[in-house]
Amino acid sequence: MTEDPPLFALLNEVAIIEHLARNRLERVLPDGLRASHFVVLNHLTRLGDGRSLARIARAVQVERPAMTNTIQKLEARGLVRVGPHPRDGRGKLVFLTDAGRAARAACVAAGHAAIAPVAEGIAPEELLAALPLLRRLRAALDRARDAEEGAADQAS
Amino acid sequence: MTEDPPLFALLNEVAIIEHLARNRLERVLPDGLRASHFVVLNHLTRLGDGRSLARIARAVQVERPAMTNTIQKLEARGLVRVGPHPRDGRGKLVFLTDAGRAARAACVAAGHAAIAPVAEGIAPEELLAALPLLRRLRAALDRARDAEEGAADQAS
DNA sequence: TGCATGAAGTTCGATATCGAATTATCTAGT
DNA sequence: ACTAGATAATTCGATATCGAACTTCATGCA
Repeated sequence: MTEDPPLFALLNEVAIIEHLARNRLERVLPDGLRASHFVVLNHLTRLGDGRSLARIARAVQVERPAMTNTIQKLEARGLVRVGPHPRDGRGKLVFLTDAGRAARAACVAAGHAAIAPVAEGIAPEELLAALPLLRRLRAALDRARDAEEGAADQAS
Repeated sequence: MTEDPPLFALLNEVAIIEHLARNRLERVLPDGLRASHFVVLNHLTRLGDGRSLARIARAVQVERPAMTNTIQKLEARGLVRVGPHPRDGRGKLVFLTDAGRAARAACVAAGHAAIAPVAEGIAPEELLAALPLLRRLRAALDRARDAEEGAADQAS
């Protein structure tokens, strides 16, 4: 019954929406792919592949060990190819395979089919209208995190 | 470079905000409490205790085994007390202890102190303006889930 | 009354994530 | 050229979550 401050109320909705949407997405992803796998395929497709693990990890907001695991799973499925960094002996670069691009497209289609009907009664203009605020909030959280540790990478 | 549909773009921001906010919250919670623990304490404080595990689980969107685990951890810390259901021999009811209420208050204070400064440049009115849309989206996702399996509980 | 169906809570196995520590390599400063 | 500090990727241990299966108890119906 206590009234939450607006920021808490918004973050509460955000947390629930994220959970419901992720569960819904994962149930329709092909071949047991996880949302975290899809996020990486999507990132590489949209912003370009040939990136290092650490760079991808920063962009999609997971720790490096998680990205090591994710990339190994994607490589085992033949969705990405991993090669050495030409200039940095420590690094590895991740490239999409044709199968990876196809899988990403299949994920997008399946995800859209699963989630779009849910938002039937919500006009795209309303969603677009809410976007700038969310982007600002995300950017603010991002800056706050960077202020406490290393630098960031342009996400999405 | 591909333009996402508005719903996808919004869910993308939501996912990132949720992740950043949860990490940020967990780093300031007292005594190694997890966000999932705080969520339960918060739920019982706001909507009343004496609820069953299954009811809490539905409300906060986790599966029942996860709630069993969470409640056992909270009970071990002395933050909740678990008693038998008076009318249903299968059920258990969860009650907050004084320590649990105090811990919830401490979590709220710590969380607010950690997150509020981040949203410095964002007016509360803007957050309030975005809330109705998010609530509708959450409700739509909730209904879609319920349509596929059991019933729900009023969340938040 | 007796039985079938379903729900509550738990246990089990598998997986993902995190934080800390390790190894190899790069970069800067002397 | 050499050393000190930082960074890339990985390994390791711990924890949380999920889905499936199991046990116990309720409820509805014959």
